[in-house]
Amino acid sequence: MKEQLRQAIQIALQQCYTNGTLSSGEMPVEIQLEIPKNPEHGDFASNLAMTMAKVERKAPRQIAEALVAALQGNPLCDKVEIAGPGFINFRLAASCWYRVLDQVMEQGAQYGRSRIGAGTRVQGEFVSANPTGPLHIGHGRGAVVGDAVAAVLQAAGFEVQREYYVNDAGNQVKTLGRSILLRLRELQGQSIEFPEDGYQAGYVRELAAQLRAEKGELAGLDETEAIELCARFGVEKVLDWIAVDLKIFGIEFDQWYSEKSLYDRNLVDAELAKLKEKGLSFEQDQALWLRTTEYGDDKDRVLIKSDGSYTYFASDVAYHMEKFERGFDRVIDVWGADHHGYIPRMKAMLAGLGHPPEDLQVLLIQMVNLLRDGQPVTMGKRSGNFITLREVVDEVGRDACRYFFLMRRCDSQLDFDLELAKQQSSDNPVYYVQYAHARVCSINRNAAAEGVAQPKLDEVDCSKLQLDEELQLVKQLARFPETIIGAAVNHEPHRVVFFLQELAAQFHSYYNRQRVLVEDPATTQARLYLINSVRIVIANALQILGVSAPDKM
RNA sequence: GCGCCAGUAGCUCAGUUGGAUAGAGCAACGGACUUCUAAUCCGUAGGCCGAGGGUUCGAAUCCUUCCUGGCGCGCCA
Repeated sequence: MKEQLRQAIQIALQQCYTNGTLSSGEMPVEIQLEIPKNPEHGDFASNLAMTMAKVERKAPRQIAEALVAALQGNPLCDKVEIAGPGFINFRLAASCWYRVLDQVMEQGAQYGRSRIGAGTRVQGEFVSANPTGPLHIGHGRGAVVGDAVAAVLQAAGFEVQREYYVNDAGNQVKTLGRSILLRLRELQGQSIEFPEDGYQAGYVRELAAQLRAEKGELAGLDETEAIELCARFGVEKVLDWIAVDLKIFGIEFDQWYSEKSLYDRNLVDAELAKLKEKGLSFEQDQALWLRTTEYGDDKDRVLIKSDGSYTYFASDVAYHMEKFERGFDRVIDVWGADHHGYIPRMKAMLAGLGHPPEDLQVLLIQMVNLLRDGQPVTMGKRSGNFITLREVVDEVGRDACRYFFLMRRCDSQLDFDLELAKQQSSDNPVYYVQYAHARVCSINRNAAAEGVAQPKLDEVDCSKLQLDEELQLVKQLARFPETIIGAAVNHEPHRVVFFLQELAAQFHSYYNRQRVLVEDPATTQARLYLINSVRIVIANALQILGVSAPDKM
């Protein structure tokens, strides 16, 4: 709808230039159209006349008058007015608005999708938690946001790949192996001293027991071999847990990318060689450094330590170089906000290689403070006492949990009180939206029971929808496609949540005031047409968020 | 000390990328179920947009200086 109006304005501009009422001949880069807060200002408002004032060297109102004159008689517009310092307010004809319903019905599950991202390949990397323990609640937030950003991008036509980067090569993995081996020895009756920096949590004992059952007592292996075996076993099992937990949470990846495989294929050395070739790295104090200060970082960063081992940064560099070599136009990383200090060095690396730094966009997810009855729950894999994502999902429910994470912008912190989330479960916002969907389905069932047929596209008389609240609902439905686009390009899935909240509120209000199944068949048909459009849009939006749309509650 | 994020109603947060009179949800108070599901609706009340300065036709939004909270600043991951 917005786009149609934009085109009409463009034509009007052209007209003004040819008939001489406007002189500069310059087409504005962008015609801004906004939905005014005050409904008296029409359906759309544009500041075009004001932004053109400088180039045209005319008063805004004068420009506005010329444009309005050119728009006279356009069937799209019911009323075009000049207001304030030079705003142009457009009121669109109701008949135009009601065509939105036809679009929703025709496009069905496709309504809201667009092609603006067509041809752009995007990679989204998220979660990427170390495979040394189960996912906790903070991972959950990153997982849902990453998944929803990917979904919203796909809805806007981008080609998106979801990837989980498995850190299966570093020290943490070795520590896991050592921890499992110690617990195994413990099971075998040996007395052990468990180190401070080992993984203390109960699942390590579980892993040790499983290992014993599957692999035996590891007799005849020396320490290094045993740790290696334990580590590999542990990583494999933990990754299985993670994959299952994520699946239960509604998240699946296109690819699990192993850090170890970078080394196995010699990719790290190969990519580091390229950096050296370009003169971006240098040796100092027996270590290899990347000259990130050249591109805005405040320190140079070590790639290979003086003892010859690689830093995580080394494989991260290789990994990201390799991402672009795979042909992605844009890479999105979802990180915990505590890693924000890594952004400058990653961007510096890209800049050094001649990539615009904007090709890598890092989405920082602020911390989740997990509370129980207002008391903070201590987190940390090593300390042992932590609540897993799985426990939270089992306790709160998948839909509520996902919705909760998506309700706020990801760069503000989030208090997640388990007791509160459970208590609120009956008036949790997610149910509010789902209930709207279920209500439409319920009306459909009643209609069917009374033998009322569902409306057909060409047979509906939308002029039966005379109420203002009906028009408002249609306008909200019309905003769905642009909401998706905004959420996609800004990586802000919470916009979809707020859109849904608003739509559901309008629907519930309408439902309480008006009856859908009424005496007059034509009105009934028109209203069924309207509410089923609402149902479709709610379902489409929830689908993008990974939340179910129940027919019955 | 330096950097990143946040600061909007009692609480939790939106605010269409600089637009017209700052909005929702909880919580509070008052109403609505012989009517398609009351997991709902209607109404009332609630504000120095952290503070000061600047940019312009116009600022919650941009620049700047402070204040407060969180997180970072390793040849850790």
